Amino acid sequence: MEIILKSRITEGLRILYNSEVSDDLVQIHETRKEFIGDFTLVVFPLLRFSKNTPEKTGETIGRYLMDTFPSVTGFNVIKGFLNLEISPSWWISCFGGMLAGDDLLGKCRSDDPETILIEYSSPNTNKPLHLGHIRNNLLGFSLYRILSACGHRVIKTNIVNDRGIHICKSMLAWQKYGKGETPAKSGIKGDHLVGKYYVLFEREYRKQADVLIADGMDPVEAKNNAPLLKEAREMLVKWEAGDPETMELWNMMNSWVYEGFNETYRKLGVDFDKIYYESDTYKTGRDIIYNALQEGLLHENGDSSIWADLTDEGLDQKLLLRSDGTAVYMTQDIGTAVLRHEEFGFDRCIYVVGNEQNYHFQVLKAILKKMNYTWSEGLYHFSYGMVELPEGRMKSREGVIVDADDLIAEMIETAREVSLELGKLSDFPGNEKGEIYRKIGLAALKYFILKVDPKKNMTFNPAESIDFNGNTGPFIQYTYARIRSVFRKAEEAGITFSRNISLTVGAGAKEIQLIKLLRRFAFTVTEAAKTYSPALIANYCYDLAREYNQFYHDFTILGETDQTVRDLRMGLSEITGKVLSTGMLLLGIEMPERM
RNA sequence: GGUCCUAUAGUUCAAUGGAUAGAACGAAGGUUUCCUAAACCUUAGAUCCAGGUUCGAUUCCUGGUGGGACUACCA
Repeated sequence: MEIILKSRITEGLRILYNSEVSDDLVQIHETRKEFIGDFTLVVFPLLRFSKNTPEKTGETIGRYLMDTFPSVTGFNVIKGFLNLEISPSWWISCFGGMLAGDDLLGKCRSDDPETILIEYSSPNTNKPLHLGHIRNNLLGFSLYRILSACGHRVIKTNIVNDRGIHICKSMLAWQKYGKGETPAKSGIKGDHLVGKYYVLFEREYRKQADVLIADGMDPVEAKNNAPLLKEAREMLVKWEAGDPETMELWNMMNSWVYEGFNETYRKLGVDFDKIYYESDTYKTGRDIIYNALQEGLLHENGDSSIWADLTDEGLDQKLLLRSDGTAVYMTQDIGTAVLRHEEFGFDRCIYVVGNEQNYHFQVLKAILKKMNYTWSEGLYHFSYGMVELPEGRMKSREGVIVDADDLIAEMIETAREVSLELGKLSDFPGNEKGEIYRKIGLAALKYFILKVDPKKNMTFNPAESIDFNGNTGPFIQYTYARIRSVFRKAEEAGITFSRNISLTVGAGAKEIQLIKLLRRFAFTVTEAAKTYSPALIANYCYDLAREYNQFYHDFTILGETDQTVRDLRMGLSEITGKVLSTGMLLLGIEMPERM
């Protein structure tokens, strides 16, 4: 409609003022609620063509549209805004399309589908996942759903950071203090068990350093000379050399961790098409760097370390291989990127990684460009904000952390408590109830995180549990459950409805309002894909649920005696339910039939 | 020092450069013989500061101030 109006207006301006007006000056948007009308034309930009006051210009254009365009049934001009009223029958017929089974996301399909690789999660194998990872996983997975909905081929990947000194720390601590403890024996989830030894290492290591400092050693030196750290370094050397015993330990403990991670991923409802391991890709990175060095794209320092000079890009020198030939983080990321491009030939590669690594990705892109990989243009760092506690950042080394598994369990438990308190689902068998609590608890968590603009830091206060009322996931689920309930009741009563809504049905303002909002869904999804923002969809779903709840409260649906009106209201309920569940699915949130 | 991000009710979040800045939580009050009250309705409450561009700025630009991150031969 906006497009038609726009072309009509452009045409009108040609006739009325003999002026060719460029497209972007004809600004049309939906009329704000507090004014009468459906669409609004901003007339200010057109004054230079009309050479008249905003009021007169609006009047003239409004009159022209009334006379030439039957769908426009009225207009008013307020302070330079021309509000156009569109005939209800246009809205009804627009809604009729949705009811007839038009693909809700049809308008989102890209004309130019791309292959998009998306990396998210990226855990270290020395400790369990925490709230920061939850935000990462949810954003990554939701972007996957959104971009897929827009017709792209999207590949979900994970890169596991399974090598480095931090892994050796937990291995060493387990070797020293573990007494053969395993997940099976202790009943502790694998990733938590390994995490326990990581924390233990840090504690013992700090004790040793403190002793050295007490003996009069310089603090920096003491931290470097603590026996435990030396042992960990030796272990890393053994690992790099492929020492069988070390490798065996490494494999065993990693397998525990992966089992633990998989459980968390499953609970969270995310998955991957392809998992890369840093222990594989760093070697590729090293080879690539040696090649690039030979081609003269990189340079060697006096101590035989290898560097990229990025001063042309306004960046610094960046180390790529240490003087002893071992790899750094960047080395591995270069390898991974090249491997991925060889394997998938992506158009875009989206890295879902926190904003603390903005510089890293700027450098990564610059280095790949310097190495003449033209596809590096398609790399995009989806930089999201940190999740902070009221006291500040989470610190895993100090145990100031919100554990992912604990939080998920807590949310489900809270869902159960709230439900019991409200006396819901009392006639349900236990296992079905459990499934609903799970959906609700996860929805609360996921929505809480996804409704926030990704690039902003957000605060999580463990003391105040996540809400279940107001602008929340359960609120939207509740709206959906209500709709389902209406249809169950309709079935019981033998009420069916016709999807051929009469164009002359007596639709009220609230019904039209809902139609307008429903119509905006596809636009919102497109916008969310363009701006990489699941938050837009979350907030849209909330608006729609609120609008529907008002409607539901003020009007009867099944009790309506005028059948054409009842058809319309049932139709609105059906589409609202579909849009809500489709929208929430794009966020990775499931909807319960009852709650 | 340099680079990047950010600043909106008491709190947590919204607002393609458009009209009277929206919600939620919290506070105060109200709605249930009727399709699920996890709902609905009232009331009180906010754009960090100073300039600039514009018919119009929460939004764009410049400069301050506050918060965060990065600037490792850690990952």
